[in-house]
Amino acid sequence: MAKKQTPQAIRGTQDIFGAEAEAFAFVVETFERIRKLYRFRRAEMPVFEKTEVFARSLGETTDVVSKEMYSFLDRGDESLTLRPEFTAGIARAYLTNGWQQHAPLKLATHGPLFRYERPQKGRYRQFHQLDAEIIGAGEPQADVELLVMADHLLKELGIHDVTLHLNTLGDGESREAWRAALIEYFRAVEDELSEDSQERLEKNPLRILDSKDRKDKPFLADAPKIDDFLSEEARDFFAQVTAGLDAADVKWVRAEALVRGLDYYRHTAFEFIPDEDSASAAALGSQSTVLGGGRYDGLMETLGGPITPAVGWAAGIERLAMLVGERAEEPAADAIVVVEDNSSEALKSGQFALKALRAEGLSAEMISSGSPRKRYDKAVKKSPKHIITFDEMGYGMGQDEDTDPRIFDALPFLK
RNA sequence: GCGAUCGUAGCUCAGUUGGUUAGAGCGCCGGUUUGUGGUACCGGAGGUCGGGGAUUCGAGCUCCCUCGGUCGCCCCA
Repeated sequence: MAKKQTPQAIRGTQDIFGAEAEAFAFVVETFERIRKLYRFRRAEMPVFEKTEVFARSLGETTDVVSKEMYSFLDRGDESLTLRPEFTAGIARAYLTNGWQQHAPLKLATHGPLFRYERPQKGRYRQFHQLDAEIIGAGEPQADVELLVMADHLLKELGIHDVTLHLNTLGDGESREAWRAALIEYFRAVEDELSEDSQERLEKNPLRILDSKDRKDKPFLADAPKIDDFLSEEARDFFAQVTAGLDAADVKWVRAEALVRGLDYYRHTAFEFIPDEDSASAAALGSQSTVLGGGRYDGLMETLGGPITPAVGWAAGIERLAMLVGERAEEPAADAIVVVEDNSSEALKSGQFALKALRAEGLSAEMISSGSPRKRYDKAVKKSPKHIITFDEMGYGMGQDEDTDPRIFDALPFLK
């Protein structure tokens, strides 16, 4: 008989535990708290959707759609996909549930996303994001509010060495004109570009701008600038966003080369990136973006909805948790109840004590295994604030003068 | 998808140029000691050395394949 093999976890998934799990929870709890301060409403969406929801809204040629989605046929032969991001599903929910009636609608959610990528530091196949969106608001103040909230969240998490990198992609027309100019510019020197960039030229020319390849660098400086293609309105819109940020005292830097990977973005695009050589930069490895998003005024139309302006962002919970660092697990127990043996009287007293302590709001747990001799040692190792023992007669033995008075409230017979 | 690197007990790791029953510390279990205390000592359980194949008289150590981890590229949160 061959030995039974224990199945392995799926590649790129993680089992989080202990201090790491506490950091994860801290990020989510902080987000929940902040989101209420800004009056974003909570939403829950399905983890999977029809494949077209993502294919249409993200753009067929994007990496996410073309090679990173977990898509499968269900038993009814329908192509479904595990969500690779939140926005498309939220847009679909907005359209199919008549949420237009609530517009402008401020929504917040968080949960798992799935992308078939090669795992590495800060990058997983099942990962988690926080997400905030404002749907049905076309004014720059919506962008500002979202950004201020993002900045606030990071501060509350204790992350101070991350800065907002901001850009505008202009409205649809500006973006198209710029894109065309970029293609023309880079096509002229196509042979001298890196292999990656030659490919990007076809699929996503904007991406060439933030190429790190040496071969591309010489051409970057003189590439067409979005600012030269911005319409009057687009320019004004961006000015209002930056003015709002300044008024709210959110630090930002202009990042002309910053573009977003997904097709639906217009106007504001941004990423919060660790400052160079900072502790956060080191903690994140090569994954630099911790929170990113932008305006996606064109998205609703791609899903057959009415023209609906919207802005949003998402932040990687794992990445934020890395910046937060390990969080101590719950502090030591208020009390540990040791039953000296498993006689019925000792156990009975022990259970009674546990219930009374917890009712008093004191954290407590029992130790009832191991040799009688070692039980106390086990309790000591957990370094609780108090240890209460019960012997085979069911008599409890209490503590010294420093004992928390609540212990005596719960267990008056301890004296 | 491409590249680098790693994979020995629950954890952290040793394992000499391939050679008899694979080791340590910590943890766990038990015993002794101590006795208002996380002491010390003794003992025990636990590894088909990620998986498969090849070379060899003989492989944890060599080669190939595969699966994972880690770190880059790409992309992204």
